[in-house]
Amino acid sequence: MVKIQEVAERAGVSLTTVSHVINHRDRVSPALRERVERAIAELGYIPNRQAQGLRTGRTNAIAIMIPDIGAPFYTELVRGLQTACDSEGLDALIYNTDVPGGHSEDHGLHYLRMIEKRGVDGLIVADAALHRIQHELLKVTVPTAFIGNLPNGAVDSIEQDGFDSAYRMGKYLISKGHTRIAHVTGPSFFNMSMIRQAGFEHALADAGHPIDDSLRYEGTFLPPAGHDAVRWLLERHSNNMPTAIFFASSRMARAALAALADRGIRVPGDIAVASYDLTKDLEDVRPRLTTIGVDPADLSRGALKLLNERVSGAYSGPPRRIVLPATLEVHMTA
Amino acid sequence: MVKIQEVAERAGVSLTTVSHVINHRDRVSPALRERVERAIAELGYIPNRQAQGLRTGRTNAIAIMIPDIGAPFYTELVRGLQTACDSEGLDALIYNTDVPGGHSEDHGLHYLRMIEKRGVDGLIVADAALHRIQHELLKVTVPTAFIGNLPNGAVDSIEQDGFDSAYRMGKYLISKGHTRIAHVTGPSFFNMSMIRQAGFEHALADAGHPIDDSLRYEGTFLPPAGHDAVRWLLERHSNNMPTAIFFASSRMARAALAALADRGIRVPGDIAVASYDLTKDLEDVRPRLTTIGVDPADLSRGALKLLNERVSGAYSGPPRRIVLPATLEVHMTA
DNA sequence: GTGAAAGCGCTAACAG
DNA sequence: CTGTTAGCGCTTTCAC
Repeated sequence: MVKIQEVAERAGVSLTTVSHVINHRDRVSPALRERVERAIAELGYIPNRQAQGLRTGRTNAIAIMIPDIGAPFYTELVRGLQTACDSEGLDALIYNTDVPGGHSEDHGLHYLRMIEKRGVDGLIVADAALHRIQHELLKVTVPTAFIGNLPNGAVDSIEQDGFDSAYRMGKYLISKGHTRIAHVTGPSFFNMSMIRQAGFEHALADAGHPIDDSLRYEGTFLPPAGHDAVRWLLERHSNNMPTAIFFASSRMARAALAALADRGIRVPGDIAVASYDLTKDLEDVRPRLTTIGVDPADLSRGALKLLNERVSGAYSGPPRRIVLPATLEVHMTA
Repeated sequence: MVKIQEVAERAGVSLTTVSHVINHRDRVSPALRERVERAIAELGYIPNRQAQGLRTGRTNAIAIMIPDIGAPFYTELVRGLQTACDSEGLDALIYNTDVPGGHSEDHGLHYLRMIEKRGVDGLIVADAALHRIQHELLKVTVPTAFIGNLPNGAVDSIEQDGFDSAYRMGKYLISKGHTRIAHVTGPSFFNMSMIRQAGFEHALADAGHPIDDSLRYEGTFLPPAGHDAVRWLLERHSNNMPTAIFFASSRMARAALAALADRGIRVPGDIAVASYDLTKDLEDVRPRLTTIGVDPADLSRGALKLLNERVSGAYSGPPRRIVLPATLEVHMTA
C-alpha cells in the first residue's frame, strides 16, 4: 500500500503539501501541485478511506433503506442511487427492511438504530421501508432524505405527485368511455394509497360519475393482491363486470394479468387494465400495460441531491419537499 | 460518540480489557467480562469501524460485482448476499458493471481496479460481470469467490451444473413427446452458454434425435433476444413449426412469451415453452413456465462461505470449485 | 505557500 | 489475566 509519505518523498515536498493538493487544491502553487499530482499518478496512490474517515469523522458512505429490492421500483431506485453514489466516491449501503421471514416494522426500526450507530454520512429512506414508523424520522440524527410522501415533514423528501397522476389516469379511462371502473388500491394504512385513491376518485367525481364503494378493493401493492383482486372481481361482480380495472401498483397489475389469463379473461377485450408505476420490467409484459408514474431514477437523483446539500452543509434550513409530475404511458390494455 | 475509554472507566478496567472483551472473549475472566459487557450495553457503545479498520488493516466490507441488478437472477443473488453479510457485520458494496450507457467490459475492468485499490476484505464476482476478461482474476490480489463457470480456475468458484440441468430439461421435453425442439442459447462467447447447449443437445442425441442446427438460435440471455427469437422462429420455421422451444434464460423466455402472445400464438397449445433459471419473478408469469435452475440464494451463501474461509485464513489451499445441482420445476408451458 | 506535530479511536505486542 | 504503550494513515491547526 502506497501512502501519502511516499508520494511526498517522490514529489520532494512535505506530506502536508500532498494532503493539501488532495483536499485544498487552491492552497498549493500550480507548479508544486502539478509535481505532486504526477507523483500520485505514478505511484497509483489512493488515500486510505479509513484513515481519512477516522480523521475527519466522515465515512463517505450513505445508507439506503428500502422495503424490498425485489420490487422493480426499488431495484431501479437502488440502481440509480448506486450509479450516482459511485460517481461521487460514496459507498452505498443497502438495507432491505423486509428481509425474508422478518417483520418489516421491527426491521425498519432495527436498521434505523443500527445505521445511526454505525455511522454513515447520510441516509435515504424509501417510503414503505419505514412503514408505520415514520415518526422515528423526527428524532433521527443523521442527515436524511425521504423518497415518498412524508406527512410529518420530518426530513427532506421527494415524491411522485400521486394525486395528480391518479387523477389523470382516471380522466384518461373516462375519455376511453369507461364509467364503471374497478379500483384496486394500496393498503389504507399507507399514505400514498389514500392520495392515489383520492386522485382517482376525484377524476370520476369531476366527470359526474358517482363513486361506487363496491368497486373498490383494498390491495397491498404486492403481487398476491393482484390475484386476490381478480378473485374478488369474479366473485363480486361476475354478473355485471366493470369495463376497466385500475391498479395502484404495477406489481398487482402484473399478477392480475396473470390471474386473468389463467381464467381465460381477455385484456382488453373483456376488461381494460391500467396501473400505476413506470418501471422497466413492464416493457416485457403482454399485453402491454397502460400506466402512469415517475421514473425511479429521477427520484434517486433528486433524493441524493437533497441529501448532499445537507451533508455538505450547503443547505441547512427547514425540510424541503419536492413533488415530481408523472408521465402517462398509453398501451394496449386500456 | 461513546468511545472505548469511557466504557473502560465505567467498568473500572483498563481500555485494553475492553478491547479484549470485544475481540478475544476468552482472554478475560468471566466476571470482568460480564462487567464490561454491561458497561457496553449501558453506554450503547459501538466500536468505531474506521478506527478498527485502520488499526487492523481490515475494512469489514466486501465488494460484489454483478452485470445487472435489474436481472432477477442477480437481484436475488444480491439480496442473499446482503442478508448474509448483514448477519456477519459486513458491508456489501454493489458494483453493476453494466451501468447504463457504458461498455461492460471496460466497466468490469475499471471496477476491478478500483475495488482492489479501494480496499475491501473480499470480492465476489458473478459470471458475466467480468465478461471476456476472466483472466484478470488470475492476478487479482483480493480474496475472491466467483459465482459461475470459471474455466481458468483462478479463484474459488461456485456454479450451477449447467450441463446436467440442460440435459435433464432435454430429457424431460423428450419424455413429453417433443422431438423437434427449437433451442435459444446464450451468447456463444459465454462459457455457460456452451455448457448448457452441450447438455441439452446431448439429451437429444442420447434419445436418438439428430441435432438440427437450423433449430438453434443464438441469443444473448437478455429480454430482446426473446423477441428476436420469436421473429426468427416465425420467419424460419412457420411452415414446419417445432413443437417446443427451450430458452437458455428465463428473461428471454419471458420476453418470448410476450412476443408469442402479441402474435396470437398459444402456449402450450401451439408451442411448448421451457427455460433455464429459477427465480421468484417467474411465479407471476402466465402461463407458468416450466424451468430448471438453482436458487440464487444457494449460490450466494456458498460463495460467501468460500470467501469467508479465505478471508479468515481458515482455508488457503488451491482454488476450490463447487457445483450445485439444479431443480426442475414443471408447470403448464411444457 | 509550506512544514512540523498532534491526534482521530482502536488493537496488539509486550511487560507485569 | 490485565495494563502500558506505540502506532495504523490521514488532516489540520499552527508556526514559519
